[in-house]
Amino acid sequence: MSQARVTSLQVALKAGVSQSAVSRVFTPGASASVKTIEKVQKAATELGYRPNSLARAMVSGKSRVIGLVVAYLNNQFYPEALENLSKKFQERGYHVLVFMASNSSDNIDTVVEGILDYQVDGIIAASVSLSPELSNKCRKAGVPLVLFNRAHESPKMSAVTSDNYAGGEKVAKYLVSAGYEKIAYLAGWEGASTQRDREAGFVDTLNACGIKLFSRGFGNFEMAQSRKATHEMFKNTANHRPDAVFVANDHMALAVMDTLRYELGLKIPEDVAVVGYDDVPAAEWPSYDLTTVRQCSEQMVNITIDILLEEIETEDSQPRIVKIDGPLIIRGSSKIIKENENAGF
Amino acid sequence: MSQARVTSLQVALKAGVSQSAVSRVFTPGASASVKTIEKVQKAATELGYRPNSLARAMVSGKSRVIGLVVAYLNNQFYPEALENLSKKFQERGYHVLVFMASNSSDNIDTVVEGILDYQVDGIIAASVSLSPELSNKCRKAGVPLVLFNRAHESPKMSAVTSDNYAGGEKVAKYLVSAGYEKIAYLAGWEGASTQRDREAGFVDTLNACGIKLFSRGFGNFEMAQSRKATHEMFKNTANHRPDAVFVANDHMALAVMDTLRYELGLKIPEDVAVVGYDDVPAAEWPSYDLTTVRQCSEQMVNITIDILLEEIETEDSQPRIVKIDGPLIIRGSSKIIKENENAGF
DNA sequence: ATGAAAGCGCTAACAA
DNA sequence: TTGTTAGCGCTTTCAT
Repeated sequence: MSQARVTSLQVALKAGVSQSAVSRVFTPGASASVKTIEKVQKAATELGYRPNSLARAMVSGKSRVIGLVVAYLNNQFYPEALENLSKKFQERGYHVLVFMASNSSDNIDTVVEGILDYQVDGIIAASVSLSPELSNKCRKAGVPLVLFNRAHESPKMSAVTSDNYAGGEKVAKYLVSAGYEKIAYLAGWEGASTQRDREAGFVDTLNACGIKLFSRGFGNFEMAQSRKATHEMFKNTANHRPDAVFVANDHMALAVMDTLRYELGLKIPEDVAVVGYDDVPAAEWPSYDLTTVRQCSEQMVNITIDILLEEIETEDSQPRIVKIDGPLIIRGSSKIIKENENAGF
Repeated sequence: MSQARVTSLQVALKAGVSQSAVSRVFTPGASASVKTIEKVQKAATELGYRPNSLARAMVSGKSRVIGLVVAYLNNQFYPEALENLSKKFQERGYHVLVFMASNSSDNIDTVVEGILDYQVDGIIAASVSLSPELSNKCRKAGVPLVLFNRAHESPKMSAVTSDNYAGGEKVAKYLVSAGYEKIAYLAGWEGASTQRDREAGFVDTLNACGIKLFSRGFGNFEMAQSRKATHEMFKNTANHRPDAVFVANDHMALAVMDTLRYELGLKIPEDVAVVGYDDVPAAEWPSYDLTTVRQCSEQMVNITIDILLEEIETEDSQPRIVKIDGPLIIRGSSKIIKENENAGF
């Protein structure tokens, strides 16, 4: 039943006008007389005509499609962001073409080249790191690119993140001032700027407080590895294990909490405090009640969209690097052990 | 720096062949001599040429884009499915254009019409119910449509679900045979076939066992509403409240468990057993350890893709309704109270 | 095997 | 305001 598609020409014939008249009626901001508009719309609805976006994109050079590269969909932070991105682009008349990426950079390069072939108007790279050649290619192709939740050395590319360094600082200050002394860090994938910045802000601040990191584990942003790392980190007796651990993101922190409680028999926060990063929905669930640094997902999304659309619509806009400050949300997975006047410095 | 795009004509000029020769080299299954292929590929890489997917789609009538309508991304079942869908379509040379939908059907109709404009080769509607007019429109446009995780009365449309009725049956049999007697049900959004079928299978089977549903709440597939409903359902003293509750999906069940434990002070499974549906990742997390019916997401995705691609590629394929059986995964949120020989019937 | 030529459905000058 | 015309970049007959 592959019915042939109704074209503007057929509408024109039926309405008794020219094909371009039909086009004008369906082109916002074009001029046509009321009479023409009426005739065309009548014919169009009768025939069930809708303009072909592809043809329109070909000739206008604007596809109104945004390519979105994304990974880590099992981390609740990303579905939420994806949902917001997609909804808000829809409101603005764009649609989102999704490309799943792993973190092997070959893969990503291939994937992004695939995107370019679709003549997307812009690209959002969420939680993936792009090779310099790749971002060059996008620039040469005239396709704006915004990094979401990843920073980049080069200031030639726009990027939106939370202020990860400041976030790490906040956690360190909080834990120190709350009286914790044997403070550990569980790292995420080391290729991620978010991981590096959070750790740097955290460790620098501990040091400034005269505290040395007690121990460091590696969870690679994955739950299974985080469980393993937690076992390793907490294998010693009470005096020789951390009394607090900052985990590079909530997704890992949830696994850490479960491991501590149900595999190691430790109490949170009595035996050990856990702090995460992101404030994903589950952080608030009573089972976890996780102290964490909030990444204001919606705000990050809004700014990302604004930047991208600006770069698409204005001729030579400068790349913008935006870091959004997020508050430390103190919940039940940590508590004040003793007031510590010496927290600031 | 909006560099002009490299076209096949430019490659042709540089390679000293005709434009159609270039096209053939980049068209799988077209014929060209080794010499031509070499010349063209050399020129193409030097120029950085890649075929324009849009132009190709226009003339060939195949865009290699699949439209995916999705809602409920906060329910872990869907990000997982989306990730699999997207990855597997990529492997097959397709890409996924995402459309977020709410459940207001106006919205969905608008959204799907928007998809059609992009000349997608097929549509997957995940967790949304389509109006008959809409599915008609797709058929008339010759765009195959497969429902994912939703069934439909009309057998004119392909649909892939788990066997929700059988799933409800399994839960009922299990709870009865485990010795529960005051058995409640917490419903999801009533417009969803999954909700209706799970409830029907559950209640029919309880009745067949001579047990009347103890009470029924309404959670609308949302956590906040599920919390409220849980309060209402468990407001009475021990003898007058359920000793087991089947929740229409895991997403709600997680909220139910947290509410029971942390707001109502009840123990699971000692005071009340909780059973969910889906087997989302969190169901397995030690904090929940939720007994649930597994929906084999990956299998559902594979079949969905197979069906859709078959409908795309073969002329007149018949719609297929597939129900995938999923096992009951028994975990710690339920236990055997007393052996009950009378479970079967 | 290859080139010439005809469109795919539309927008955007350009005339009128 | 409207119709005519020329493409957008490609695939696909059709000759050669």
